[in-house]
Amino acid sequence: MFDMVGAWDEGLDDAQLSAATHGDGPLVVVAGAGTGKTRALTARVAWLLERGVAAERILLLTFTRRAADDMLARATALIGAEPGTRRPRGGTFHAVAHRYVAAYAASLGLPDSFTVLDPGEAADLMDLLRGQHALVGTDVRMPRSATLVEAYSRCINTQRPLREVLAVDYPWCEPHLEAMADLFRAFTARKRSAALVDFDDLLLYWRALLGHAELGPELAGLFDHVLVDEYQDVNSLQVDIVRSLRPEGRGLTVVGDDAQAIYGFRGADARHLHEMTERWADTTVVRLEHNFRSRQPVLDLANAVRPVENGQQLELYSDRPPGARPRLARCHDTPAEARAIADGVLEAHARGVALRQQAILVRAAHHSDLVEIELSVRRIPFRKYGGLRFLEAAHVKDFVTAARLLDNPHDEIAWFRLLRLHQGIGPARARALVAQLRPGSDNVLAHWPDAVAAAPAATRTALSGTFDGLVAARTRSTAGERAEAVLGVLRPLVTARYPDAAARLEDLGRLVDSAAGIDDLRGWLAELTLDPPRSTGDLAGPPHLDEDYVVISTIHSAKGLEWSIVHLPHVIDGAFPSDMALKSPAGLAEERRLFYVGVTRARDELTLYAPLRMPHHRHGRDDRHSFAPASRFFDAAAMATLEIEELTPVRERVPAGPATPVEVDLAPLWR
DNA sequence: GGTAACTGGGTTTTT
DNA sequence: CCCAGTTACC
Repeated sequence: MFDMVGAWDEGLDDAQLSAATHGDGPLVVVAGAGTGKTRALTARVAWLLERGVAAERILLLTFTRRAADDMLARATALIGAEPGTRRPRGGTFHAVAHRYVAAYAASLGLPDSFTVLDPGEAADLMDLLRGQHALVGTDVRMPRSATLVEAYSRCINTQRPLREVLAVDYPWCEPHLEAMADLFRAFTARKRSAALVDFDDLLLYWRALLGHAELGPELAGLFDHVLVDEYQDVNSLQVDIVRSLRPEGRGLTVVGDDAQAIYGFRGADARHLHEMTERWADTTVVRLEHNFRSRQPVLDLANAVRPVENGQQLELYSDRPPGARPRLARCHDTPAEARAIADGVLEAHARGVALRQQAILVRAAHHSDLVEIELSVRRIPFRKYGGLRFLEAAHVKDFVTAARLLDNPHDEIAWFRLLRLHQGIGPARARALVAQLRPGSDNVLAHWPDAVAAAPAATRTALSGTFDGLVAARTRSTAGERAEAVLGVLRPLVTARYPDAAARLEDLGRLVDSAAGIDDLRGWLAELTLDPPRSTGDLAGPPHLDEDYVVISTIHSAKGLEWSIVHLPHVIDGAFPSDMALKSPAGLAEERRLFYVGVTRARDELTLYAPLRMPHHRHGRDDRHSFAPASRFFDAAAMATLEIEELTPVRERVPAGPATPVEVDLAPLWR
């Protein structure tokens, strides 16, 4: 038994307690926003450990690795296990899948040196292959490579045939059905031959391992308990995996809230949460409705906009002292909105609310553009999460690409990218050079001299430098040294390629620093791909305690988090809800759930902003927006929970012009 | 034939 | 700000 450090059940309410101490039968915890779901789950892990379940026989699947680490740390702290002792297993579906795929690579027919392809690289591969599949040309609208990857991924994640996916989600692509099917076949074949594994493959391979007659039961038998967080956001592939892990439902706990299902675009379906009770008749459902986070006026709005269509009725209530009603600020235009937000942040800061207790949550990353400018002008520090991520920056991709080649020289995409980085090498010559290297053959690097000889004279010095650098990098023993050597290869290329090379090299320097002390470069790269830094600041290590900054985040990335004060800009039809999503009732429903997630992040104060004009949308595209506060979110009952505030524009007063003309004379300069 | 430099049009959300 | 399409140079 363990020493009890603090009672794991301290402060739990009855519902949380019954979830934590539930026996072995299938358990569904329907947890409204802010109802202490993480606490309940953590307490359950602690309870299981206390009952003598071995730590390593518990598997915790969460949405982000951060959530898993957080929960594992809290659970082990609760039961007082010493650090370094056996810990529960856990991580995201993809990260855990990666572990199994790496462990059983040989059984899956993969070389140990396989590399994990991020969606951007998958798109590059699609581009490389599409030429052979009648998917190029300018006469009719062709799907972009990112769209191709999306459609492919949707087929995998929903396990629906391409024909159906195109009909429902990409009707304008239907004429290309045959070509796309061909392309997708070639895509999977090429991934196989080049030892490339994309995100979807990780899940497919894990499922295949679990489905194997002998290995499957053995893998499932490693665990007594499987706990899955955010179950409303799993797709059918993940459901298959969970069912293989717990075929009888014994020892299965899932936690979720169908009103917070916001990943439909990724193949997730909240119906999986409801189907638990249908699949296993002995499923226990525990509902958490007591909100520990927000004040009641915020919850009044949340309850008013909570979607009810699927029947999980749930009414959030709070014991906290009541506070101000959420405000709906109607602003003149988007610059006025940005000023109002900055005003609000400073005003709250003056009242003693730290910047880190304040967040600006947006539907789409670019919705905060003007706010970011306004904050910068007023010297209010901020950090942005979600949206364009660090790993998508061109120079970071260049680095990761080059580093991968050390382990997997058969990665054509990587060669293609690295070669094009050289002055004088474009797509055509890069393709020719890749052909010279013959990826897939025994010793790829041995073909390099031939390739260099075949390249234009002006490029040979640089190419040789890259070649020698890579060969030298391969001889380094530690991951840190290897990363350093890769940076050495890239430095001249990045310097020549990007006008702002200094800043980019600084980024890469930080990346290389974070690789110091790692012993496995390949694993580090895979982890970087699966769980990339969420903001550029993340690489600098844990922030200093005295560092204070406002958080700007997409609502998607803000899931599970909370702040004292939350600002929601652009709450107008067309922006939020996004006009991209309004084509279908399902799309609008998801926008509504997203709004619900945004609203319920606020502990104390919430302000929604409705700019009445969008001057920064160019020439006449304004008509896409109705400029009304998001009417589709607010019915009369919801409006009644709001304090409406009109922010009238303040016109700057300037004195009238003088009677005598004001002149500008440049003539002296030219004398 | 192939690359670089420029121009104009478009932009959801993420493991 | 990124991509595609165009044009001017090697």
